[in-house]
Amino acid sequence: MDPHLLRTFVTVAGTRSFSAAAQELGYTQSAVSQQIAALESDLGATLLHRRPVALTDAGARLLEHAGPILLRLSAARADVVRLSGEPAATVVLGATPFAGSTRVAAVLASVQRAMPRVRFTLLLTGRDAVAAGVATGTLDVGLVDGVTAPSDPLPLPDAGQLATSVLVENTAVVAFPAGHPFAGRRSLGLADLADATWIDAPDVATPLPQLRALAHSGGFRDGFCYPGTDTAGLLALVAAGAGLALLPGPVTHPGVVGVAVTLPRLVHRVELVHGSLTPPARVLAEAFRP
Amino acid sequence: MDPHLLRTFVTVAGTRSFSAAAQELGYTQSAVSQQIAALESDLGATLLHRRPVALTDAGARLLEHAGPILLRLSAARADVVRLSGEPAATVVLGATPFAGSTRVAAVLASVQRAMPRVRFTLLLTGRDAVAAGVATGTLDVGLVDGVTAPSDPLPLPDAGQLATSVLVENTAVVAFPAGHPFAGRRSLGLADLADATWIDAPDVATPLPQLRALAHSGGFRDGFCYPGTDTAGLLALVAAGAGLALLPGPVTHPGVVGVAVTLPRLVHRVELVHGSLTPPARVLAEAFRP
DNA sequence: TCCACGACATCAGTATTGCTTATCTCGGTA
DNA sequence: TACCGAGATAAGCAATACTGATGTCGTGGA
Repeated sequence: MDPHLLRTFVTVAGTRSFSAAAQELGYTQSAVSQQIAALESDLGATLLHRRPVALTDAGARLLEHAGPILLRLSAARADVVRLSGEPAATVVLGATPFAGSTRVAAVLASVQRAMPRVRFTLLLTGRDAVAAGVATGTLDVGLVDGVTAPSDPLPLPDAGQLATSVLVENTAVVAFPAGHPFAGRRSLGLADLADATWIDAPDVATPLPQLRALAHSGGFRDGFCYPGTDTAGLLALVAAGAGLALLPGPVTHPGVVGVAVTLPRLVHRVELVHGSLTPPARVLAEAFRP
Repeated sequence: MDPHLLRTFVTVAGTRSFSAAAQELGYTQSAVSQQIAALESDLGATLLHRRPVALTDAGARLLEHAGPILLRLSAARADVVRLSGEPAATVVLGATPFAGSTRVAAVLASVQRAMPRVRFTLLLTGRDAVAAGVATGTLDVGLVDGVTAPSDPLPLPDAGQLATSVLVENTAVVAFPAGHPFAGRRSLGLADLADATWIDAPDVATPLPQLRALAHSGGFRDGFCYPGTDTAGLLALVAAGAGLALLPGPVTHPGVVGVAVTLPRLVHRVELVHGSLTPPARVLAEAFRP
């Protein structure tokens, strides 16, 4: 199971086309066809239905493994390369939107002042992209925020070998439009809201599948998908009544009211995540710790 | 980073010899030398010192990644092959020694009676071997036991995609030789025993590194290494005063007394672990659930 | 119903890769 | 200093994995 074959398999599955995958990867269509055939004969199973291209059960199963494997492979490469490269004069900090708040800016500014020769960059993206970036070395340090049970770590994509430490914990709140029947409450249980409409904003708010897991129940249907990473945009949607969202408190946005979740006990947390640190990246990471 | 190269790298690191690794893998020494050279030039780093062969820092880092990657790779293969293979007429159950207790035998016997055409096998080994076996398809179903905090799952090697479910929880006890000053107590805290001598029996009792993590402290020096998987043998060592061990209660062995651990709160737990199940394996798995 | 077109499969040819055998080089040791 | 063991290097050859051309199948339009 050559990683090359795995990569073209993932691409074909993603584009649902051999030709498109070939173009994307810089191969001929013929090569892609042969690679998939090789994979299938190696595993002794049909991975894709043809015309139209669709995953078989076996293919779907393989796809679940392929992503993490490829991620880890490049994490390994990045990890080794980082060790042997010359000390970088640049540090890239990746953060999820709510994690990249005022304190981040203050810390970055002070560290920048302490090390004027180093070039710092702040990149705001989704949770998974931060974790993957840290694993593959695109990012030196990551800040990820999310909602979980007090004793659990934040769920991150499996890239292995990532050190995490808790930076901030505060209350998790559900964001309601002002005037919503629940908006006046002081606290609430998640299960009461299983029938409500939620905004599916996996990169800013709590992803819906995780929400269901936290509440130990189904429901939580999504009325609106928000793939962006802008917090104000999400809150505007909430204010407009497009749906609810589980967020870090306190919420300060006109027309939006945050109500703390008390059942189950939940916290919003910001975690610092990194692999092996270059010296300037280490300074930055230390600066974040209390 | 071809998995083949990774595999020979792991073998070379393990044997600390190019020639021995070549023999073990069925290559010539020349091939191994070229493979390592290819890996090093690909990553742009020296992975091994030569004469004598030893890991560089970069090599050590790569080695940490290589194991999990190779494991996941074969887990992926096994997972796909299992889906497309014909229904097997054989089920292999792997279990750690304390997990494979009386109830296991009873369940196996009754399932065997229900499906006389199917050939069942019970294999007792270490924790990691059970998890790896289930991931790679050598085992259909695994039973793993161990000690953790009540809210945490048992720590298993990262093979991804393994479903686990809790079967039994009971108290965790420290096994003392009769006459030990602590042997008369009704309960105790782990930290009190950080200075005691422990038996390092990673496949039967709680591994020492995990013990340190549970107690949030150092210490726990090992007086004796017990790599076997026989429970009676371990208890005999405890009775002889070779050291202590953290085990599932209750302990019934002449000369050994078990005292429950109450600080931190710990439980001994047996977990069922499996990948995708063949029909007869599913029946077996269901039979274990309460 | 038939044809044309789009999309994947197959085939032949070739460049590359990755092995083996043979030989060389280096470091430790008597 | 000479030898021996162990890894590096070189040349040759077989297997692999591309490209380009052609074949086959399903679909949509006339």
